[in-house]
Amino acid sequence: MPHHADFAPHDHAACITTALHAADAACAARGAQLTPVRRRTLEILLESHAALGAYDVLARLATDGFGAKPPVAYRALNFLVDQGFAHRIEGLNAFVACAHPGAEHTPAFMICRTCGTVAEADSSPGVGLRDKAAIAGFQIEQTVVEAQGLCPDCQPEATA
Amino acid sequence: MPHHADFAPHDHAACITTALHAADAACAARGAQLTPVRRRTLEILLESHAALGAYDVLARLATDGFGAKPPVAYRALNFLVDQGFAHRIEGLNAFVACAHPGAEHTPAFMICRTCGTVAEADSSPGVGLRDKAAIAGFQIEQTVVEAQGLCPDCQPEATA
DNA sequence: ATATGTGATGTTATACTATTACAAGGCTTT
DNA sequence: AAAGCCTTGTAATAGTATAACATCACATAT
Repeated sequence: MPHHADFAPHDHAACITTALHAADAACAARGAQLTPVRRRTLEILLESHAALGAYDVLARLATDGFGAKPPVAYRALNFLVDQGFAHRIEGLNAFVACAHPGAEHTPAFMICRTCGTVAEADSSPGVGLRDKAAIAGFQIEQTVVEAQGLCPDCQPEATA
Repeated sequence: MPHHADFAPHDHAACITTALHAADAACAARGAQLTPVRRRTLEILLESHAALGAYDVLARLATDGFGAKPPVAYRALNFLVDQGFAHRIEGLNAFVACAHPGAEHTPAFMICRTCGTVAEADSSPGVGLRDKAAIAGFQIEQTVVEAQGLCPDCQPEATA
């Protein structure tokens, strides 16, 4: 059984189709176009709970008959990020499918340094930071929160 | 008057010499070597409150007579990060001098998207994330917290 | 039905970021 | 003097990302 965004086993096929339908619906509602490249790119991300680099995605797209040059992947990925169907993981220069599509959220990520699995948590913005920003007069527009560490599966192996 | 890590004016020359002395002391205490390239690299970072890319740093080092190939800059920068004298800003692929050298801390950054100035705040780890990690059994080793937005100086200009 | 505008796709070329591998020098320890 | 360690330097290459331009499909207006 594959593993879930919260490091728990789950029905992965169902989780993929659910996410794709959510994306279809959201695009229809917004007048955005979930074209074949874009839809396939989202599928590719959904098939893995690890973050994928743009060039990994590109290789798979090329196999499927889509364009094989970097902008093809970057454009599709940026579209998905803009629409909230995927997130960019800064610490890895990579992308993951969003685990809570549709919902307005400020995600936080837990990234396993061994297996590369990425889990998404809704993050209430750090208390310290919000206060400091207010004091400094800094206007926050977006925050990136990424934790690196060991997922439950990899902790035993790491101690060995 | 230049601006401070907290977006307030300050005596920048003093702030540089203080940081350099702190680094000297810390290295002496640990048996680490703050060699000329490394020291100059720290100075370069300290001269700017904006994050600098490795190649920006490299260009200045080359001007000063040091090596001009990428590893020269990356090695010095990684040394400074390892020693806690600088931080890497993931969202910019860039580096800033640490504003609280010596102190053990988990930094959070406020990054102005207009002027590039980076301010460092001590971040108590996000409440949401710490809880989620505990529930998921994820063992956090390191966290990255970076807020993008507008600093006080740039807010008026942005509305114009 | 034709012309025009818009958005998506694809390619070329290039820019930017980062690392591996190897050579050489300084310093300390034996 | 020899061996070991750390630091610097260079060469070569790998990995990530974007700008600029051509084309096509589709919708709308004339």
